[in-house]
Amino acid sequence: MPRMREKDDAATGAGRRVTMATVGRMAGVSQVTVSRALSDPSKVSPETLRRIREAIEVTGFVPNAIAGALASSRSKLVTALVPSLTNIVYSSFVTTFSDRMRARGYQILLSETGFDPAEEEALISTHLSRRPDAMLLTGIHHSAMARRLLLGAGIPVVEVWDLSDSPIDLCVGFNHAEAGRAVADFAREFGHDTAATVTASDERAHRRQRTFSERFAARGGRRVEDVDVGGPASIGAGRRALAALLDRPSPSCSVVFCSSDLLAHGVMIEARSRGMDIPGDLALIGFGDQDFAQDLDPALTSVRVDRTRLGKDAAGALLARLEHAGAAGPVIDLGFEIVHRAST
Amino acid sequence: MPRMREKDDAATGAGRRVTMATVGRMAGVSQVTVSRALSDPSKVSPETLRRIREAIEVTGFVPNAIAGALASSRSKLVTALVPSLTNIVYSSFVTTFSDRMRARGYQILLSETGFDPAEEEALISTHLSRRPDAMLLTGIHHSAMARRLLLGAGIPVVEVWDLSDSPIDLCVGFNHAEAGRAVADFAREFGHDTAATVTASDERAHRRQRTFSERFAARGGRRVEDVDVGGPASIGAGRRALAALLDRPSPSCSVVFCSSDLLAHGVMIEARSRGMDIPGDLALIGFGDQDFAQDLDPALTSVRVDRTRLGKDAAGALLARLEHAGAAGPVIDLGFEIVHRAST
DNA sequence: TTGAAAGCGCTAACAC
DNA sequence: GTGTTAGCGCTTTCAA
Repeated sequence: MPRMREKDDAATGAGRRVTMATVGRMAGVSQVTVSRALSDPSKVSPETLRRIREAIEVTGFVPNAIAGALASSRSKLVTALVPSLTNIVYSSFVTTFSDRMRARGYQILLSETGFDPAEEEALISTHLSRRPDAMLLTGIHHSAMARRLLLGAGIPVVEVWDLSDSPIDLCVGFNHAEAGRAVADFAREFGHDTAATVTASDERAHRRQRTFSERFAARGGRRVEDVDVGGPASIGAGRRALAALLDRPSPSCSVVFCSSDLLAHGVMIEARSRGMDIPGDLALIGFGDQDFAQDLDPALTSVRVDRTRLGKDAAGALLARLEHAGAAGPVIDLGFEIVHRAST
Repeated sequence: MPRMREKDDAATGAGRRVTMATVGRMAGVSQVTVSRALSDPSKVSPETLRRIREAIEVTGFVPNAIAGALASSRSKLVTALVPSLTNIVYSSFVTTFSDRMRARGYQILLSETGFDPAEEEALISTHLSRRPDAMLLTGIHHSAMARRLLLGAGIPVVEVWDLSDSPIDLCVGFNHAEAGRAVADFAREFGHDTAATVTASDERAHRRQRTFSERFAARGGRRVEDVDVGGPASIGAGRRALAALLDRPSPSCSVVFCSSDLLAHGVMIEARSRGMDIPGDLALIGFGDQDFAQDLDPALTSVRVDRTRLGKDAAGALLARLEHAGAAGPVIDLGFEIVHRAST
């Protein structure tokens, strides 16, 4: 028995749903021919093509990618999981990544994990239910179940923002532990004896902070004070962090290493509002080298990571897998660079 | 003749794809029962449910939402088009919107239009091919083709960030023209005679700038200088804008209205680096009331728009349409509020 | 160059 | 409570 259409077409304003069959009927060809005209016009005679295109124009036909994906088991969908969209550090590379993928016909299904592995696991599962052709994850720490799901899906996966010895599949990022150490060396070279760190709630940021502190001590630094802002980075959090530092019993630090430029910016504002000179009274190092770092006064010393390349390489690695099956090595180290400016 | 599987299962590491039929076979029930167990467990006996769940666990089965969507013509997908993700003003409300929709089982397919109507039209078409259950657009200006496509799709649509007399369907935002006027009145009340505007490339920002300038003059202001930064808002752009203003032949303005807090922040940095006092030498008004506005020194006067409510209301309006068919009025005016702080 | 037939993996309707 | 049947709108394969 035929199934009933629930939709009251007149009421919704949508005519009967237009399918390839409808278009074909109008153009005097079968549904398959319409499919061909869309996927490979060279397989269809010019005249037929013309009539089909006309019918598409008239009807406003939009192909049903859902049906296409089901039939072909290629969804042209790539899903991405990032910790936070409001953090420009992540959103900027998502933009690059998306642009690259979109240029090749892929759409991006994006979700935020909020830095929560459990949330990530749940999202991986829902995302996989859309049968994406590939997937991007931020970071290299995922629950066992998450790994299992990903492996079972049998699709290319790229993990970004970090480096791993045992990537799920592909990996594009840099070594956070190394970055922390490099900043410690940098600070020691400038003769700083006492340091402070200001760190947001982000596992990778904490890893940088730890290696910074260890190395700073190992290289003869006298002491390091750590402040955990206990939340996302922001200017306000940076201000409060410096205030907390200066209010400690025996405050003393000549350089502050912040886990992001935003925090460093807050520290800078607080310092100047207290009449401190930067870098005279306090040297400042950020992380991420966001565009505003060079526009601050004084310009902010920071650690540059090429986020644009990160997005491009992640897309490139995935596309290589998607298109030429084989493809390049699984792990790309982007490196980092300390950009020395007036704040140190 | 049965179709061949191209995939070499052993090589990809993915076993034969698990379907509801596979799970059913393992649990000793038919495929439909598995479907029921997932969509409405109360329709299945406890014992059967247990066996099905076990089979799902063992196989790592992830339901195919694509097939589900095709069969039910409900995709549980909502697509959203925003001008830019790296602009926190947009990304922050996307976050709220997504969270709300996700709580009800909808996933969000997100794309950036880059403020380009042609790009938007192309994206609307590809997005519609995924057969979303609803769609969110930023702004109220769309190409004729875009409107036609949207209307033809017969799905709920919400336009945000602006108000319209003739919304496609739903609309949540505020009156930009009014906001510009309100700021002009505010500036005049403080006795400012000469003003400047600094505006990023955003149609809505320009609309605010125009009404500001008109009203400022209408209320007896002597003169307004306009700077168009010709690109996205940034601290650097703000600095350069003030520099350009001050370098003009007869520079004179006692208050600057910026199209975003970010620009205002840049203006503030440039002013202070030139030794100017804020608000003594120059009063400053931003737009958007981003979280850092209150953390600047001096704290920044700005125009607050409740972006969280914007996201919530957009989701709420859509969900109402999606779930109870009828639902509330089509246009929600969120209003705005000038937050007076130390920079004026 | 075109068409017919057979699915893709699920949901909806109906029967038992 | 469970199974059967018939699609959803495409792509793939094969035949003409």
